[in-house]
Amino acid sequence: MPELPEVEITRRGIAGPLEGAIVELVQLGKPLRWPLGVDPRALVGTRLGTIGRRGKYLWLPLATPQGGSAGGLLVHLGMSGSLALLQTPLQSSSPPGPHDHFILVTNRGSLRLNDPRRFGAVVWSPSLHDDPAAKLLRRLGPEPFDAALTPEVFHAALQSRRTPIKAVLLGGEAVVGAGNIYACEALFQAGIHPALRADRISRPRATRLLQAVRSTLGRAMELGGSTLRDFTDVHGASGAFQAEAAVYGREGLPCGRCGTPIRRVLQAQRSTYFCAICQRR
DNA sequence: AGTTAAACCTGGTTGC
DNA sequence: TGCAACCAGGTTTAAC
Repeated sequence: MPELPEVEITRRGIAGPLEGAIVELVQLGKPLRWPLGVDPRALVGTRLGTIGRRGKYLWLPLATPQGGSAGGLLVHLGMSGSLALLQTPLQSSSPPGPHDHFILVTNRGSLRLNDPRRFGAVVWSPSLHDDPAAKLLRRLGPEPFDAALTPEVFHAALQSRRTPIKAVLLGGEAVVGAGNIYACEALFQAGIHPALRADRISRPRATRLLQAVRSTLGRAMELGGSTLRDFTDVHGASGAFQAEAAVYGREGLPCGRCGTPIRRVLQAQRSTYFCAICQRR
């Protein structure tokens, strides 16, 4: 999926068109990871508020016609999900595809979640601070661009973990947002070996890694994210970051910095790509 | 408690 | 060409 850059690009794509839109119909396809948790008919007539993001989750708040809270929808794109925004009238829009599993029809266009693997989810919650949303967001660490996430705070979070730094980045407790692609890329940029225990990372190297996470995620957003197979923005456009990746998906190809072939190893059942020369323990 | 495996799914690619 | 094996952006849950 979609890691943080792809989710943020999706948020930006739907925010303008859909904020203030009124829900006219909710259609469900095959089951996603978790049930919606509300009768879809109960959402008809509600109005979308300011669309937010927390980690790799989107939050679509809903208001009653009277302006009171109607809860909201917590959306996750899983491994293969993407949202499409169709601003054509419902009658003339293309019929839902076999992988369109959640469709939100509004007076300003339709939002479709296309997710072949169905690891994604759309869950109604009374608020972000109540279950089920609170439970799902509980373990998330700081946002990568939060000013409160200082190098000191980040280093302290690494100090309490003995697992490989790659796994810590994927875990999202020290900082959210980096998935398999961007964790590999950030570690390369910081010159850190992915198998290095997190608690063995010095303060200067932690500072460098935090900077690398931020610049990698930022650059990915500039390029429209990464499109390996499924991901596109809400208009169907592919991302371009994957062409700029230094290590991800480049097993056997020469490192752009030293020429040594990039290696692929498995860590916690996930492929890790790295340069054994440029990335040190 | 802290880490690691299994599970959830479909589909594209690779290799015999 | 057919078919099996393997691989894929994530995260929860169960099991050592």
